[in-house]
Amino acid sequence: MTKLDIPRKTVYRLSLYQRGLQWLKANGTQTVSSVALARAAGVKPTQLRKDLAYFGQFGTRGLGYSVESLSQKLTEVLGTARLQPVILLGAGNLGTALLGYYNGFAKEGFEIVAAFDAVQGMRLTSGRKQPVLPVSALAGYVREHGIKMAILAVPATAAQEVVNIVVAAGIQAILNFAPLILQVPEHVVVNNVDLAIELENLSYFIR
Amino acid sequence: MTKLDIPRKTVYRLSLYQRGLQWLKANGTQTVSSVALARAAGVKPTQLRKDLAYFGQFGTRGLGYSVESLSQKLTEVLGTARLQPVILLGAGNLGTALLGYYNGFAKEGFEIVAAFDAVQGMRLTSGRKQPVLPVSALAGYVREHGIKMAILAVPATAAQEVVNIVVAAGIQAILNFAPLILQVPEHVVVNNVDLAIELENLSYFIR
DNA sequence: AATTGTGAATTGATTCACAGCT
DNA sequence: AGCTGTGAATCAATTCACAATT
Repeated sequence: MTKLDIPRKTVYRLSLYQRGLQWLKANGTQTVSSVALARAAGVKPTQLRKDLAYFGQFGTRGLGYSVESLSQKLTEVLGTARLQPVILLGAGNLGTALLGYYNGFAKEGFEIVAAFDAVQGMRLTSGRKQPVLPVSALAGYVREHGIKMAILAVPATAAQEVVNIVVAAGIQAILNFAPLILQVPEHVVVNNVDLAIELENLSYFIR
Repeated sequence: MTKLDIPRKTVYRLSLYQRGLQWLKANGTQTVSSVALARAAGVKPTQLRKDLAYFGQFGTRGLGYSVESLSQKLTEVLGTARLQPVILLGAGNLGTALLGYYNGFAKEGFEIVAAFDAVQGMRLTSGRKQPVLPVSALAGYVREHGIKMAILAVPATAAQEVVNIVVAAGIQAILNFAPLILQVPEHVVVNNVDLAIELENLSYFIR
């Protein structure tokens, strides 16, 4: 079974399970059933079991799952065992906000190590630990530090251009906040977070 | 065909098509084919046509779709014809950021009319047009102004409690940024935006 | 000639039902 | 007795293939 045979939705739910497990661990719970953990993740128990089955057998029949060892296994599968350096592209309104937000994420396995912006030394310079560098330094930085992940928070008009630069420099995954569909090569993964569309989508459901 | 027979994913893509159409309209383009519009939305042309087929026939064979009239139709279907008042729950780090971000959204059909926080008069008071009200005023405000949509940006520990209040007061749709699965009645729609999980998910795909 | 609209075929995801362990 | 693991069945979404229309 290769990584590509595993449904993206399954991988996504793994993170939900992981969160449930963290919560249980903090509570001192040792063991959890698929029913209980599935409820915390908002899915059906059979789905949770099927999801885990892609990666192996982690439970004990009649008993459930060990919170500690399942969460360890998920960490391994998800690749969050080591702290992952991430760069922030765009230090405007949204970018600044995200920086503040993600600064609390070291415990989740990610650290924003630098920000880049067309305008150097933006708002966020003061009181932040990350430097705000010019776009001209982007390709070099990514290559030199072997950065694999980027958060994209530039205006839609600049997005594709910036993406081309980081992709050429070796970026493998992009969390995209810009409201457009990015064109990237096969081997680059993009997750889109589109706040305007989420709101618009909700408005369909209110009568 | 009732609203519930239409796949959520289809509704979601409608917003992507709408965005493509806006872009074409701004460019002065009159007509667009399913191939071209689908590319802008990052989907296959047949999917776009199937999606539209849920709502009717809007194209002209041999020619394509009228940019103007299709976008008008989507506005109608999505329910974004009128400006929709939205409340922001939580005026902390992320909440403040979202407020700044969504302030640019009046053109998209949404307006944040008030923010609520446990701590009154938070950071964002100065320079913002929206009042920051205490949670005690929440239920009354929602009922009085007939608010239907809320953006939830409070800590996970407070989230369910706040949701219970707004749901009881009549809220119908929630854009949830808090990292947990909310328990809500059938008739309330929740869209989750989980930034930590999006990053974690990406880390699975980098080798 | 070009392009939509759509039934049929396919692919993918979820849920069921129960065998297999502890 | 309780709960996982999983093949089979079901349900849902996507894509194909082509007839219909301008």
